[in-house]
Parts: sequence; C-alpha cells; structure tokens
Amino acid sequence: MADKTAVEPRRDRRHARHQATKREILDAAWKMVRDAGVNALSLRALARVVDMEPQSLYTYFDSKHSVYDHLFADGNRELLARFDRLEVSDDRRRALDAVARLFVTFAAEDQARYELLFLRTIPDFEPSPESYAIAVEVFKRGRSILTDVGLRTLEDFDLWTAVVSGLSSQQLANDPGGDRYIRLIDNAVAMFSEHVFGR
Amino acid sequence: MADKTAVEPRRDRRHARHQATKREILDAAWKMVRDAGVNALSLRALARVVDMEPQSLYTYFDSKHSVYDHLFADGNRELLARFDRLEVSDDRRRALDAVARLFVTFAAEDQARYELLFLRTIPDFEPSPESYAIAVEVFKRGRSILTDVGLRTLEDFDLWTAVVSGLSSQQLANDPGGDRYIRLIDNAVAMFSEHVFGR
DNA sequence: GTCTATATTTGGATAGAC
DNA sequence: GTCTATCCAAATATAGAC
Repeated sequence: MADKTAVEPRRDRRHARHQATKREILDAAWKMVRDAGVNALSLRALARVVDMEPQSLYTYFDSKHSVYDHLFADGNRELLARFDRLEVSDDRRRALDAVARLFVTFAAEDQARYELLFLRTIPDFEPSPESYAIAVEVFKRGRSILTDVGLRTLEDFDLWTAVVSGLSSQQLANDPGGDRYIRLIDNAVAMFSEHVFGR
Repeated sequence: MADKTAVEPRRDRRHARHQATKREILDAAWKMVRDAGVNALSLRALARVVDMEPQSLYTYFDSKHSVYDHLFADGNRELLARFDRLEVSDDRRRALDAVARLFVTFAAEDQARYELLFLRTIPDFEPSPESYAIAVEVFKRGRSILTDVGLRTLEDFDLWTAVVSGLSSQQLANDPGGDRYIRLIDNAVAMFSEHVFGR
C-alpha cells in the first residue's frame, strides 16, 4: 500500500483530505458525547454539527458503532501516549503516585471518555479487535510499570486498580469538575504502598 | 387520604390492583435492563412483555423517565433494607468487612442496577426529589455505621467509599459474574483499616 | 383501565444522481 | 465525496372510544 501512494500523489492528497474530514467528524462526536453523554450520540445531530447530510457520514464510517469504535481507539491512544510520556521515578512511592495521578486525572477530565473506555454502557457496542488491541497495550504498559516498581502478584495489581479506579469513579460521580478525590491520591498511594510493601 | 380508603373499600381494591400491575411492570423493566442494559429500555418492548399496548403503560407511569425513577427508588430501597438488616459487629474489622461485603455484593449482583443508582449514564434522567431522598437515606445509613466504628473525618470516609466502589466497579467491569475482586475485600479492608486506625 | 388510532419525532441506513 | 430522495423501523406520547 505504501508503494501506491508514492506512485500516485493525487491519491495521497485525496487520502489526506479524507482523513482530515474524518478527524473533524470525530472531534465533533467527542464534543457531543461530552456535552450530552455517550448514549446521546446520534448521526443526524452529528451531521448537523459538521454541516453535512447524515447520509454523507457513511462515506467515513460504516455505522454508528464504527464511530464509537473510533472514539474508543482515540481515547486509548491518548492514554497510551500519556503513559509513554511518563517518566517513572526510581522512588517507588513517587512512581506509584505518578501513575495514579496520571490515570485519575485522565478519568476526571472526561466522564464520557471514561464511560466509553472503561464501562460497558452502550447497548450492543463492543470495540473492534484493532481498537481493542490498543486497550490491551494500555493495560500492558500500566502493568509493566507496576511490575517494575515491585508489584509482583496479580492480587496486588487488582487491589491497585481497584483503588485507582475507585478514586476515578468517585471523582466523576460525586464531584465532577472538582478535586475532592484527586486530593486523596497521595493518601491512597501511601495506604496501598504501606500495605503491600510495608513502611 | 387514609380516611378515604376506610370509607370506600372498593377504592382500596382498585388501588391494590393498580399497585400490583405497576409492580409487575417494574419487575419486567428490571428484567429488561438486566438483560440488555439500562439504556436499552423501551416502552414498546416493555409493554410487549407485560402483554399490553405501549400506550396503556401511561396509566401507570407518566413517562419513560418515571419508570427509571421507580427503578431508582426500588434499588435504593433494597440497599437500605440490607443496611437495616445488617448486624454491626463490635469488632471494627469485622464491621468494616461486613459493610464492604454488603455493598460490593449488592453491586456485583446487578450491573444495570449499579449503573442506574451510582453512575449517570442515562441522558437527561435524574431522580425525582422523593426517590433521591431514599438515596440520601442510604448514604446517611452507611455513613453512620462508619462513624460508629470510629471513622471520623470526611477524608477517611471518602477514601473508604473509593476503595469499596473501586472493588465494585472492577468486579463488574473485569469479572462479571465472578469473584475476582470480591475475594479481595478482606485484603482491602485490612489495608484501609491499618492505614486509618493503625494495627 | 385498556384499547384503537394517530401524532410526532427521531433514529439508522440505502440507492442513485451529480 | 456529497447531495436528494427515500425507506424503514422504532421511539415517546396524546386523544378519545369502549
């Protein structure tokens, strides 16, 4: 496929244009789900926002679920990128704190994204294998950081994810836009760390 | 209102019949949301199940949101009842364990109910004041148990709810029907208890 | 209290012209 | 790639007969 684009530059530009429009549609979709909730997304409304007829969206997406699928991939790519940018401290407590903060912040930023990525709230939607693969990468990356700082058993890892996702979901549910639970990260990490590693 | 029913017994029976049908509809609604997710509830489908025309449901509920509202109240009443049945041990660790187990079990039993009660996942739905009052009662009851066992600050309470809701949401998301996170309750309670109260 | 009839809106999706 | 035209199904909700 890469050779073709070298031979036919017009293809390239056409492709780029296509991708740009697709991106524009997805950005609009993000705005919609953020404003009204993941389950309030409709193709008609989406088309209106990007100033198209609803039918034209099918040039870019096979179905509504395909739009969701791209959002799902988007979100996971963003989270993965943040993990990749993370500098993991040698100090265990610092490292754990950074990971927790990264995740809870990511979650708290966007309720809709959190729902889409971590809860199964859209009837009949499940990510395509390609999109799911990104989510698996995210999981692996998170897990490997924690293994590096000394978290050895699955049980400890599960306890960790429970604490971090608990802070995230409580933040979103009880203090959206605030920092009531974000402020607890330090405390929570101390609790976890002391329990698993001792003082 | 109570005097009226005393004077007109027929009213009583009519009322009882009405309530029974209403209950039947709500039970069917529970089954639907459990099977297909909270957002997949439709009045048409609901009517089909209870063998009615969709329009007849309006005799019992003002709107679809009113159905959701009754489910919301149902769920909270059930949780409240379980709290009321709970015998709180004098031993702190035992008491905390019982509360955590009560909640996580309640959550794990029914994904849809959890979503309805604790996540905001239905576009535009919010509980009526009357239904919300029950949720507040639940909160108060949980909070008072924890205060009784020595949990004094809001911060500690928030940390507690984060841990418990974290176990719940992870159980539902990553091991529905299983006990991967339920098995961690003991461990999690130990962690929390040691951190807040010391050994 | 339940029905028929119907209004109204909205939704996802396809065919085919340009 | 975008449009017009259109389909079809489903949704919530109301009016009025029985």
